[in-house]
Amino acid sequence: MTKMHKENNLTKNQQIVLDLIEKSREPVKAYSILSNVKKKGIKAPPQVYRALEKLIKVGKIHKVESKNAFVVCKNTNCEVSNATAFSICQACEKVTEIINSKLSKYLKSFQDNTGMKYKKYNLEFFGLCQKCKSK
Amino acid sequence: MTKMHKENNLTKNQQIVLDLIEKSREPVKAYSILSNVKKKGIKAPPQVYRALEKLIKVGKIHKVESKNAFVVCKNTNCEVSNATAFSICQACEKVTEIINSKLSKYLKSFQDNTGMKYKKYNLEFFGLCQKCKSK
DNA sequence: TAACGTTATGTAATATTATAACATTTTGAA
DNA sequence: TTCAAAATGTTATAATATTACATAACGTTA
Repeated sequence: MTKMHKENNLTKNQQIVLDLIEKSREPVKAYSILSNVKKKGIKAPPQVYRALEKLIKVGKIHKVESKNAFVVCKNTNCEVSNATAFSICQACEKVTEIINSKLSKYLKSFQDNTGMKYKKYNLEFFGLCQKCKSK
Repeated sequence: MTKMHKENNLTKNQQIVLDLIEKSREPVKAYSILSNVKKKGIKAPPQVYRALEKLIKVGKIHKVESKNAFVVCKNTNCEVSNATAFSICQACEKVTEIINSKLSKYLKSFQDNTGMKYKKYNLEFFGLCQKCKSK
């Protein structure tokens, strides 16, 4: 009965988890996802974590590492999430994905002195958002 | 009997935890620290986490977010750790702090279109190190 | 130095995040 | 239509981190 669904290649559980993250205006934590999809039949952590893993792999969502939370990818047509940057307010905790081609070009082509070639990066900026700054 | 110790301003527990992280050639996890400092009298997680928190605050160590692990700061005279960059090998998991003034200048002065002013960033690059690349 | 607020400590309990292990089902392609 | 790969369901447990509260040490400064 497991069927591929709406957005190509996603299975039932993956779609349920993605729908929930998409609805949220803030990063969502795994156990918050779990408790919110219980009614949809997802009952245990591994089901959530597996869906998250797949969604990350196909670039539909990102993990905000400093918060152990998940957000949808805001890059149009993001297929592989190998270059992520976030802006995080230290006061209200608002998280926004930074879409900036100069920044991504700079980082994608970054070479350190070890000659290591990077396939992926994750950048998190912290500061005060406009709202919180003016308080 | 709590005494300030060796490196200025560090207390006994903080110094014990720092010593352990410094001895390690790889990022160390909190519970690994805990089990290795039991003989020194540190018995419970909060003692470790408090020391870590303080050491991060004063810039002696950094947390590698994607690994939930801690490393000493390699920046000479790092006093405040508000700008960190790491190179992480996806195969052998080796983590190296990137010290690159061009990169840090670029990121410190980065402005996105929201006008948000950043106080801090953390960047993690992933790829294959020289050793693993040539395997 | 006595008194006081701040910082650090010790300790037990618990909360939160994530994975292991294994049986079963679904899927898509040969 | 069978077969391997992927996804699922389920139980249990591992790993990471914090709360809460009592006590002790520290460093002012009155």
